[in-house]
Order: sequence, then structure tokens, then C-alpha cells
Amino acid sequence: MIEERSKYCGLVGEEDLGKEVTLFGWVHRVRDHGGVIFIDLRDREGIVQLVVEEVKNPKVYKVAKSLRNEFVVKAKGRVRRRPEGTENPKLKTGYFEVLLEDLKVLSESKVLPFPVEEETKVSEELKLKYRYLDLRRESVKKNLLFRHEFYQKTRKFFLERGFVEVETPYLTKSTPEGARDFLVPSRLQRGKFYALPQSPQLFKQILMVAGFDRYFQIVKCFRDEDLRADRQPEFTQVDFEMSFVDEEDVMNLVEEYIEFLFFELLGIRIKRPFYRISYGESLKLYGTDKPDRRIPLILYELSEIFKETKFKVFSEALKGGGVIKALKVPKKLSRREIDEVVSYAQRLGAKGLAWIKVENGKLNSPIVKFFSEEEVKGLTQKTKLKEGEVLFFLADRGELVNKVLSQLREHLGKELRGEGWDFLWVIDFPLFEWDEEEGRFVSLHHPFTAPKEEDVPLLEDERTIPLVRSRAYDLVINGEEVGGGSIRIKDSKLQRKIFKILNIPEEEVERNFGFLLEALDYGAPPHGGFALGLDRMVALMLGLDSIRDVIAFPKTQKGTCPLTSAPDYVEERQLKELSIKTDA
RNA sequence: GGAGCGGUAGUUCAGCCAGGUUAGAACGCCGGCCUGUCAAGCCGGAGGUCGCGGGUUCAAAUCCCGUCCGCUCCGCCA
Repeated sequence: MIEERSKYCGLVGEEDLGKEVTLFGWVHRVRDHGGVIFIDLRDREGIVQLVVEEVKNPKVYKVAKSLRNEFVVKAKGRVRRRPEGTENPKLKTGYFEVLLEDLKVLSESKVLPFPVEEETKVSEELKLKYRYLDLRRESVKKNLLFRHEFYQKTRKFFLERGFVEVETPYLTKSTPEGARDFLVPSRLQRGKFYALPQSPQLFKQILMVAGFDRYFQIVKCFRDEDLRADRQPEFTQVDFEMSFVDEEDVMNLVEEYIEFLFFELLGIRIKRPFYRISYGESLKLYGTDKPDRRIPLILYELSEIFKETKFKVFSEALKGGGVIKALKVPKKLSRREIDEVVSYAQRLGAKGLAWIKVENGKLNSPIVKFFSEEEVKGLTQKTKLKEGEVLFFLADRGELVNKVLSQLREHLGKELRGEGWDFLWVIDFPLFEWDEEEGRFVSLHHPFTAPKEEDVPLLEDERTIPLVRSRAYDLVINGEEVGGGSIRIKDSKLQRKIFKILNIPEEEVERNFGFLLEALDYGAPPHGGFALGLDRMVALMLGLDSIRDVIAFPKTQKGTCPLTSAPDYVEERQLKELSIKTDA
């Protein structure tokens, strides 16, 4: 051992007064006054000021003079109160300082590519290339320490409730449904591949069959899809599953867990139970299944009002099975601002965006002249359109209308948004949705989600299948989907029927899911569970826009790691061992 | 696959729209002065592949085309 550390720099305090301490840390900053030198020494817990005077200790003074930023040093000295008037209330340790008796450089540092301080913004690429320097910065370090607390509270919560932590494999089987898999070639089984799990879904269900009753895991999941601010190819879930429960039990436990996290980590008391909205209602009011209800704007369905309209754009949209919806913005917008909104909508895929502005008691709009008196009356009544407000209309396929208007709602509603937290359960999802491209039904959640008991008969008829509702529930906080779960199918016959509706050939079902179907035949308890996106949840609680800020070593938008240069080419001999040829 | 924004000193940025002497600022770095600072201060100095490639032009950081990288979004994400 080099010598015992007395304590962390950032924790030096009252109790150390008059004592000699040994500290280790990084030189955060040196202030050389000629004759007296101040050194800010930093470690994981914070900063403390060291001081040395030339006349009192010329040897140590000389060492101090040679220090540069980010040198690693051992500092020995006596803790004393700072002279009156020189305290720094910005530091936790700002009322104390360490009068140096000995100072040793343990490691030098080159001049840094960017300063270890909060004030300077640094490009994402540099930050990731020198992640170890970025992680020295207060904010990023703080995020990771918060994440650490999050893990500990999560374990505490689940362990206290009798959950068993079980690890599931990372090298597992590719399942064609869902996201693209990351594949891992097998050496021992030539030509075959493992896949990294998109989630431990099947394993946790099988653990229920195995009788573990309550399982949880903080687990990495992998999905080979394009990245976003809230999406990384590897991410972490708090995953759990319970036997002998229904959706109320699971949702209740999730609420308890969220309540626990908010109180323990942020000191915030949240309101329960969380508000619930059906998928259909959410789409109707907000155009999305993950609305931020703190934005006080809703969409208006106007198709009925315009069903006889002579305005071509509207009538053609309706004729083609489309809808007309509108978003009202209770805010004065200039013509220029309106044009910007229109082009924003066009970038999202809208062909155009109609609008009406109420100014000086008149409807100012390029299209209102095409409306009948009744239509004008209908729409102003329905939307309660008032002076100074603007109404944006979109007529198109329902899906596109909802997409564009919900984005507009977020975009325009930002400054109208209320403070605080909006916890929301979205329930009553359809079990399936029709995939135009693939020409078949696909699961809205995953194929193991149970249908509502009373909707099971609807599975028998192609025409009623879209009406079948699932026993799934999504947790949305402030407009972000942070988790979801469901009661699962426990009957292999029903599970086979679902696969059939999904149009997955029988031999493919056997090959990919046969082990699950068989497991269900050996005494599967009723079960259900939930998975929480840990990265998103942590970022949300810290008020951050990107989950990169709560991941120690995240990837760029192109999926690379600037620190290690992953992914990278490998040796020819490695490929040969795996019988792999590439054309790249 | 698509749309948008960005790339100029170690860092953060200005300059670009409207081409024209030696490409600037702040911070950082190096040297000097300075005994109570804490984003210390003062004086001096060094530091540039204007992302890369091509084109237009007497002349390109600036205009055009292509390309790479970072970010945001759409598609994609059971």
C-alpha cells in the first residue's frame, strides 16, 4: 500500500480540524500567487483546497510550482479553518483548507484535449473519445453516481418483496419477431449463430414455469436498430415477472416501485394511482400512444363537420378513408411563424397544412373561403376558437394525421407545458395491428401478450381480430415511454393460435418457439410482468435529454465507440475459425 | 434509406450570406511578475491540413459537386 488515505478530498470537514490528513487526488486547478500557491485537489467526492507558502515550506512549494492540471498527487497536511473572509461557500469544503506538509507527484498528465470543468461545452465525439476525462467532470460523474444509487434502491425494493435475482443468458437464440438481432457466430457449431437477447422475455416466463414465482433482474438488452437520443443498441432494463397475478397486481407494484424511487432518490412524493388512458382515447386526443399531458393542447376530430365539404383537399382525403383533425394553438402567431409550422409539418410528411387565425374578430385564412357557413360554425364551435388563436388542420390518412399533429403538439406546446411529473398508464391496446408492408398482422407488444379474456372469441374471425384487446400496459412519464408489460399467455393452444394469426409457418414456430410451447404444457402458472427502461428512467429523473449522459461508455449515432474504435475489422484467422467470409 | 443543423488554433466560437493584403476572439498552453486566491490578476509569447477530395475563378474558410464525421428527427425500434 502506498500509504493509507485519511478520507476523500470532497469530504474534508469540521471533524478533521487540526488533524493531519493524507489525501489522493487529481490537480483540478493551481493558483500561483508568488509566495503562496493554492491547489484545488479533486477526487470522486469533490474538491478541497491545499495551500503552501514559500517561506514556510520551500521544498513543498517547489513541488507545488511544478504541478499541472490533472497530475495525480499524494498530499499530506494539516486541516485548518480558512482565515476569515477567504471562505468559499461554493465548495462543500470551502470553510477549510489543508496546509501542505508533504506533496508527491504520483503521475503526470499531458495537456488535456478539453478542460475538466462544467463551463466548457465539448463536442460529443471528443467527449466519447476521451470518456475517462469527461467522466471526471462533475455533471457526468454525478449522473453515474445517481445511476449507482438507482441500482441499489431497485435491488432493495425487489428483495424486500421476495423477488429472486436470476441471470439469463446473453448468448441465446435469434427470434425473428421484433427488432433486428445482433448475431454472434458459433465456433463449435459451424455456420450457426447465437443472438444477443432483445429482452429476457422467454427466460423469465420459463422461470415462472419453473416455479420461481417472483423474478427480477437488472439486465442488458440488445437491439440492432438505428440510434436516437433515447435509444442505444445496448441498454438496460429492470425486468421482473410474477406468478398468480393479474394486471392490477403488476401495475400496482410498478407504481409502488416508481413511488419508492422518486422518494428515495429525489425526495419527491408522487400522486397515486397513476392516471389511465386507453390506447384509442390517447390516439384520439393526442395523436400518440405516449402523450405528455402537461401540454395543454388536444386534437379535434373534424371529419364529421366536413363530410359534405366542397373543399377538394378535405373531401378527397375523406373519400380515401382519411380523417380531418385539427390542433388549436392558443397563442398569437405571425404569418412567418405559421409558415415555419407549415414547413415543419411538411418535413414530417404532410402534403400541406391548412390554418385559420382569428384576428380582430375575423377568420384570417387562405382556405376559409372554401368552407360553407355551417362548416365554419361547426368548427369554431367544436374547437371553441377564440381571438388570437390559430387552428392547424390536416386531412390525410389517419396514421399520418396523428403523427404530424402529435409532433406539432409537442413542438408548439413546449412553452405552454406545465411543470412537474405526468405519470400515465396506457392500457387497452389492440393485440394486433395490420402491417401493410408485410401484408399480415403483427403484435403491437410481443406475441406472448395475453388477449383480454372476453375478446378471445374475436380471434376466430379475421374481421374481428383487429378488435381484440391485449392485457398489456405501458408506463409513460412526461411523454416518454419508460416501460411496459403484460399478462402473458399461459396456454400453448392459445399461443399457437396467436402465431397462426401472425402468419408464422408451423415449422418456424416449432423451430423458434417450440421450447416455450412445450414448457407451457408442463404446468405454467398464470403470470405477467414488466420491464422498465433504466437508462430512460435515470435520464428522466435527472432532467436529461439524452440517455448517453447516463451511460458510462455510450455509442455514437452511427453505433461506434470513439474510445475503443469499436466496431472494427478482425484478423483473417479469426474469421476463418468461424467460417465467415465478408465482402466489406 | 430520407430531412435538417454543425465541422475554422488544444477547446468553445466569430468570419462564410455579399470571394480579395498576414484567418480573429476568449479560454487553455509556454515564460515572467505577484503572499489569500478559488473560472485569481497583470505583462509577454507560441499555436491553424479552415473535416477530406474535386470543380468554378486571376483569387476560395467563403460559391458549386461529392464524401466522411458528430448531433436532432422521419423510416426502423415485437
